[in-house]
Amino acid sequence: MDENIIENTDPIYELHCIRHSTAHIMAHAVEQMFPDAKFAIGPVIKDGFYYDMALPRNLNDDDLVEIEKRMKDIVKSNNPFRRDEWDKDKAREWFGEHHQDFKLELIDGITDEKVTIYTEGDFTDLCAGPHVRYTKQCKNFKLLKTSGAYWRGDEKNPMLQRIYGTAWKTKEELDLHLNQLEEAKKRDHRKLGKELELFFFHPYAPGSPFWLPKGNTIFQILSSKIREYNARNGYVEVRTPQLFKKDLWETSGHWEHYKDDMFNFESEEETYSLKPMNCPSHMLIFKSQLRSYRDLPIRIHDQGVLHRNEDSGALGGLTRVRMFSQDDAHVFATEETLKQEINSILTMIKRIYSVFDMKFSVSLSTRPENFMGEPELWDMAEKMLEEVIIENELEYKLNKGDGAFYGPKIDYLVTDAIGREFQTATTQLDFQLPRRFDLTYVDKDNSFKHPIVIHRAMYGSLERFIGILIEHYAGIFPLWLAPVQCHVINISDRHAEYAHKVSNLLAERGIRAVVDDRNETMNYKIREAQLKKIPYMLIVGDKEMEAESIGVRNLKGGDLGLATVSDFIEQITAEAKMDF
RNA sequence: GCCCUUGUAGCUCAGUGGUAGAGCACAUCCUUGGUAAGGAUGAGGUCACGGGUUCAAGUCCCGUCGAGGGCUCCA
Repeated sequence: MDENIIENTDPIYELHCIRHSTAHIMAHAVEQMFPDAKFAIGPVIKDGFYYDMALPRNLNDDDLVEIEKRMKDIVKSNNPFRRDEWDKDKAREWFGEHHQDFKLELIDGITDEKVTIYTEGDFTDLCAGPHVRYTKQCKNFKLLKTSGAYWRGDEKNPMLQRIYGTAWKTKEELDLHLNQLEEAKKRDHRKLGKELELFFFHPYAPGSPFWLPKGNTIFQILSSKIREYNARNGYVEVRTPQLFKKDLWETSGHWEHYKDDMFNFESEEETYSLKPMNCPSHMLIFKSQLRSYRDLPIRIHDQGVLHRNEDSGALGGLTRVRMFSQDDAHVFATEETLKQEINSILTMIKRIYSVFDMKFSVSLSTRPENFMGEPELWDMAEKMLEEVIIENELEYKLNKGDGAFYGPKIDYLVTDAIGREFQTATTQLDFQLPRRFDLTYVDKDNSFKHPIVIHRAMYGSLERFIGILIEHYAGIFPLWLAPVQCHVINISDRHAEYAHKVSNLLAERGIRAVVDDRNETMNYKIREAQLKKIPYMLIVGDKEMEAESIGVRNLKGGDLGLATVSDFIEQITAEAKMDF
């Protein structure tokens, strides 16, 4: 029996086995509770595992407790995992008898003659393996949550129930992981957004953030920094309409692909839509003049407000909203300048993410099923993007079939505190829209040619980017981005006037300072400034008033001692300087 | 949109069918302070909304809306 078990002591492999085996143990426990359970798939994922299954009723949190209890009993009984190879016919017969419909489908999808079967105690499952030797090796686990999941990920299929769990080799690793999850919750941008008074949502406008003064300050700083950076790199900025007739979206192809995801309404017997993106506007801008090859590349930047009618269930904090702005731009290039432009965009993206000290990963998405245009063009575009990535020595993941309907794209993904990946920047090639809009420029030989369009964004959605930044910095923003840079704290009433004088001097030099002259103790005001993550606290009392100075306290560094106001202004101005 | 969870004061939360609570925040007064919470008093709630069950509903049931976790989607 035991000789069928594969031995391997590679730690990554071992952890994989532990997680996968724990998924089996979980299914085993579920089967004890629901003998009619039909099991689908139970793979290993980052930090753990899940198992999808059809059950006679929906699970609740109490069920998870019960399942966990039963799992512990199974672990304790220390059953061995036995590996068998069955002929497919035997497997079909067995799983058929046990009414495991999903397993039967899976067996049909397996090309080998034989299938592998793992048995632990009285629970038998179709499984490629491998597994641990005994259930006791799976004692460090925790079930985390239940959710719905479509069979084979297709929303037309019935919805199954999924249980997620985490599993580790040692109790220490498990506790560390659970602790990290707790820590990550503390830096959740929704929690910090409320605590730091950055933004909020109201039920009257689901998915659309209200930017409070402090959050708006961050928004405006990011917006102006990217605006300046774009300008230095040859971009011009425009403002474009919010509402368009349906005809525009039909021309662009968005109506066909996305009409259900747009906000549409009737007015004077015409259908209008709130713009879900800027590109069609920019096509019209290009078309508004006769263009020469000498004008290209033309780089148009636009931070307009966009609306997308996202599914209610998809909304979440700032990372998935219905109203947002992008640092959007479209570059109209010739074939000769195209590669240079993509390269320059990549350089800009690298610069920006280095400023935020954020790592990004790159994915290349290729032709989807519902693509428009000629396959040859797609091939050429995909090759060019790949070349640029390789020339920039970036690792990338190939996402076959994940491109936009008009062209292939490079997406840039950053990882948040909990390890969830979010798309931010993007570079998308487009040979289609210029044709659909019949955009042309006059080339050297006096012929009309279609430009090639690059859609690109660096932050992506400002909303999402700020959400990610909040978590990245745990609310402690770098000085240049901190919505309030200084709290001027007077010790008693007689120092209030001087506190305002200091604050005014700072404000004159563009430093974002606020006087906290409430009738509270200095300690109280310091505590509150610390909790609000204000970078500098400037204490003013008798001592400071006499010397025309301030007592400087740093959020992270504590009491820094006395400084003259002018010295401090000089120092903080230098410290708060940032340009991409 | 689908599955699950959830909605009590501005915030964080307690309240398991029988007269709505705490801490913080807020207001007034006292206090005038030296690097993370000074004190007293007070105001503040149609328990998200709409139905239903019950002698009686914040509490149980149904629906709507919002939020959270997933699934699907993400131009």
